[in-house]
Amino acid sequence: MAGARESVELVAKNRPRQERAKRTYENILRSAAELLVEVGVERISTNLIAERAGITVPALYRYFPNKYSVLHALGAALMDRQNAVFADWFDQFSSDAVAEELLAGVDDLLYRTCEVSREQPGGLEILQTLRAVEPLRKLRLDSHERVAQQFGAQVARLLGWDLDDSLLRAARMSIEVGYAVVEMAIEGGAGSEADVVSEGARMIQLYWRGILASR
Amino acid sequence: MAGARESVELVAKNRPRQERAKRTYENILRSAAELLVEVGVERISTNLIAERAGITVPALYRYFPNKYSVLHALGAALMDRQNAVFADWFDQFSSDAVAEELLAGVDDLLYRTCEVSREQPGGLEILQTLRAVEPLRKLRLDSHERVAQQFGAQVARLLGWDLDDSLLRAARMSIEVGYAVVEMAIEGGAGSEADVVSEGARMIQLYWRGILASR
DNA sequence: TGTACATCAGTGAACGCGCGTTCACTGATGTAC
DNA sequence: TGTACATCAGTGAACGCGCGTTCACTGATGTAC
Repeated sequence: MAGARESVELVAKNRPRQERAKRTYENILRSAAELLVEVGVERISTNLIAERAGITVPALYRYFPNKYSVLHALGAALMDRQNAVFADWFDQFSSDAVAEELLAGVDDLLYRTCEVSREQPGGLEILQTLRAVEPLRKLRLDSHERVAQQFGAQVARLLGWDLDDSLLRAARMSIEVGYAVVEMAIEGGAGSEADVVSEGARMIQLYWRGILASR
Repeated sequence: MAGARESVELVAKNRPRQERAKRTYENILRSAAELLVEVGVERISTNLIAERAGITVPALYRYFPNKYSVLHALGAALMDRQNAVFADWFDQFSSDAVAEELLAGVDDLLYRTCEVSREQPGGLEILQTLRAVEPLRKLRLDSHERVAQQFGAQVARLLGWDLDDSLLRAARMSIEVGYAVVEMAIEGGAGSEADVVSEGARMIQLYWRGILASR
């Protein structure tokens, strides 16, 4: 029952204005990401983050009202970067592209998304924190929802389809499975990154071929 | 870097022997599951669990060396229940079943797995905790690995295929995506449970039809 | 170009609280006789 | 069937520590003149 928690303030407080402050702000985020890897969500604390960032705790509180807000900022930045990869990828197709061209590019899309998530220190840990920590769930779900709707609309326009419920469901499922495959690939438990990405891409391709065949 | 953490003892200590003790033990697990929902991984503590279970903290320490061990027991029980659903599902097919029969049952499999995970209080939170908390990751990955290998072997036997790398990869991907779809369905952010399950099942079916076509 | 000063950034010290963990202990259970 | 007693189960009290958060403050920055 999510409602049993009191709601948590997630937005940052003061924005950093001076140069020094911007460095401090970035320092806080970088330290938090490192600590997410080293000690985990269950042990990360404002005290640890401030110490790692080389500032005192009240300095952290100047920018963030609590530790969830730090994690939220970290998650939002990663979601933005992932979504930018998706937008760039889609934009490469010309307006007369056919479905098979897009399908051939799925592998590339998943790979690039892996890359951008791996480049962010603690990328995997951030993604899993967004799943596991209640006040942050909304961030990931809303982000995926937005990308899925945009994706559905783009497919409809490109291929001249109706933007109906079944297309929206397919778009949402593809986005969600795509990002799940990316996490799986980075986590590494199910085989090498390249293997997981190519097998995941194949699954998504076959899914859309099935949809194409039934139209 | 996971290696930066000291390793954590996860196995239970004393097994409960008397009747009263068994009740206490189950009480601890139930309380932990409830608290995982109410306060989350980042705030759950042995103090809270003991209080909720109506015992003092040292009584908890009689059975579990630390809070990770409680979460581990919770996770192991859920993995076992999920895997039992899978085994039961597969066993229903006679030894002369054809691929299409299995594919037609995927929807049912995912739905039953959802059910068993939803029945467990805090089921979703347990699954996401297994992803996000480093010392527990191995439990989930090993469990999925075992199911995938068993699944690959069963498919090979049933359909008379070679149990080669490509079959093993396909089996692993199916298991991993299957469980990811189940989490997605229970989480509810991507549509109704029935929608997500049926769309996820369709994806897995189309994936295997693709594999069948290429053999 | 120099500097006064308003605003921004960060500090030091303190608070009460809940955390994990351990100890020597009392009380409950169940079984051997 | 009754009970002595070994073993199992749970308690009460205590510990030092790190947690989140706030306060009144000093110091740094940058710009208006």
